[in-house]
Amino acid sequence: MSTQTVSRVINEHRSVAPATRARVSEAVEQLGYRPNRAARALVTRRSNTIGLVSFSTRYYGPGQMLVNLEAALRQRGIGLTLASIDGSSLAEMSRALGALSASDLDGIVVIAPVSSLEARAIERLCGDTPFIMIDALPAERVHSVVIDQRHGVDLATRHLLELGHRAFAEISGPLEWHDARFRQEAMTTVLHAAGLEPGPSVESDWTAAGGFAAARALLSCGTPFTALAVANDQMALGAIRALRDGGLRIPEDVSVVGFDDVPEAAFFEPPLTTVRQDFEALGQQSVDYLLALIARPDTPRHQRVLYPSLVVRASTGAARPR
Amino acid sequence: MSTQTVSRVINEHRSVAPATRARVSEAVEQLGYRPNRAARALVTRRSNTIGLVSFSTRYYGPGQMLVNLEAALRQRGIGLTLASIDGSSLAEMSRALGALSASDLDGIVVIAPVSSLEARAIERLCGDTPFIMIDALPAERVHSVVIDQRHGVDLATRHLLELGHRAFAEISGPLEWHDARFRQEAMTTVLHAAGLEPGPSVESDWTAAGGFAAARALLSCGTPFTALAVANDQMALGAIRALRDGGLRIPEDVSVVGFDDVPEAAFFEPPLTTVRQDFEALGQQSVDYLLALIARPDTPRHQRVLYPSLVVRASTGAARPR
DNA sequence: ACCTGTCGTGTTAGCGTTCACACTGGTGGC
DNA sequence: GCCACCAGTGTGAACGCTAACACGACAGGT
Repeated sequence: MSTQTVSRVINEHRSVAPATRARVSEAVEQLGYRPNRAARALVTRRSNTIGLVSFSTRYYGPGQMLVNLEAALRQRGIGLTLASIDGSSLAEMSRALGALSASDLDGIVVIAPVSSLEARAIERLCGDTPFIMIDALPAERVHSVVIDQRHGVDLATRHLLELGHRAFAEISGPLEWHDARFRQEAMTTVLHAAGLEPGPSVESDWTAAGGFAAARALLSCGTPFTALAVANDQMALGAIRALRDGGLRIPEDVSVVGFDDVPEAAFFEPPLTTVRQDFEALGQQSVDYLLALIARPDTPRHQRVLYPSLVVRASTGAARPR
Repeated sequence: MSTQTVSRVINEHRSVAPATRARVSEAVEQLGYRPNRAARALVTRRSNTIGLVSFSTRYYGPGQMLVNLEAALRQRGIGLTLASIDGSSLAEMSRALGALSASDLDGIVVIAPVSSLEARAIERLCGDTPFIMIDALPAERVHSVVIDQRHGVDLATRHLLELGHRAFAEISGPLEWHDARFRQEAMTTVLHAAGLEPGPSVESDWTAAGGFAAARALLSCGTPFTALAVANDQMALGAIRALRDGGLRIPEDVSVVGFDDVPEAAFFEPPLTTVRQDFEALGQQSVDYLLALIARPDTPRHQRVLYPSLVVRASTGAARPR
């Protein structure tokens, strides 16, 4: 019984006599034998593992991307090694990709919500390891899977317009994130199309505390508004708190719409109207794409786009007639 | 210039002439040479990577553990490969550990908040790879790092007692999780010590929706209460919503205390009094412990215990005199 | 009876790295 | 002037596995 026979049994090669297969399996079982992955990777040049460079997993969106990507990979028996990065600097990205690309991965996924990370540079860092980006700029011509932020903002803004709102305000995420920038730009576009000016906008930091501060800033700047679009649900929570502290009722005085649909959004006070992103589908699509790319590295670059949907709850209502 | 010399330069071995070192470094730079990790792991039997078996990363606690563990590892230049599991079954755990233990990791961290996962079985599955458990049962005699749930509940319950509350109710997490069970048992203990009976208790599922349903169940069961302890912040959010829908004011009619201190808790309506767990410290301590264990595998088994603290906000107040 | 094909198994080599050792030339002590 | 020592470098082997080929046995077609 040579090692080769054992190898064949383990890899489910066809030409092995059933009797031999059984004997080997039993021995494997009994000895608790585990194939050495490093040795296998060394010779096959395949590790059955992909790498993920992730950013700000503390936030809801990136965190969900991580979790759902892992789930999708697990379904297919593929391992995941993680390298998260701290700031948005290219140096950090370079460090993370360095750590990953040294470890013979079959592919790499980069979660890149920040515009300072140029796709071109990342591509170079990945060498010839197949890689895709999640949440990249649509303009970047790389393999990527994204959720169409504009469409989400379209839905939300139209919803507010239909309710009769004409005076808008906005709390955006850090504009260094293109998610944040898109949400902002998209709203401006829709409002212009409706013949309206976008109202005051304050940049914040995705957190409830940030949203609270931003809403206070909006109140104190004096420009009145009846509709407030907030770039994520946590900030919306903080904003609602600040508006109410300022004596405003939601939605009677101000309608608020969030973004993400965190599981708690339905239980906010009032329940939050928000834009739902399907992170599970994002994870699935990303793995699909990456595996296809690994199988055929010459796949032409394209972008898979997913569309968010609007969830209407109680934080938005008809604009008061003036 | 043999491969051995290159190897020495890369591993910063001492006996290499400065001139040679420079030449090699330059060549490495210019050729974009990357050492093959599999080959290195094969011969050194060290991968500089640890494995994490994680559970329910969708929830706040486990998710934070993952993120903070990764951060602590990153500081030390250690890689992380992830294998999360779906249910709480030992079969799933076995699959995950199988996937990990095949990949020559230096150590394994198991996040194990569920009692059906016996430490003994897990230990067997890890073979001789050093491993620690996070959030294990204190009774289990394994290498582990935990947060003392009882202490947190102690703080919260005492706080409510000091405010004059005598009629308690509770919404627990799934009792299969020992976190949930501890929080429940600890409260009972404290209340008994104060000469009180624990009031009605409803088991829920960690989500805001679950907390909402549980609070409705509490209201409809008819037993009055003025203090409600909820086993995490999300459920507390749902519960508050249900209590208010039932015409109760927080904290005038019912004081509510949560657990976790999610970043949003300060912006709930009303801001939530809750028990803060320091997940960052947990991550650091876990890595510390695991590295110590890898360095000296004969370290006697023990448990590192971290203590939570109470954050008092506006959801708790003095009990109304009857 | 021969060739041809297929199945089941063993043999050999090599993946890219490091370890243990061998070698060289110089430096210092006596 | 000899030996011991050390820094700096090279040489072979080995880590555990799989790809490629080789081999024997036995089947079916001619």
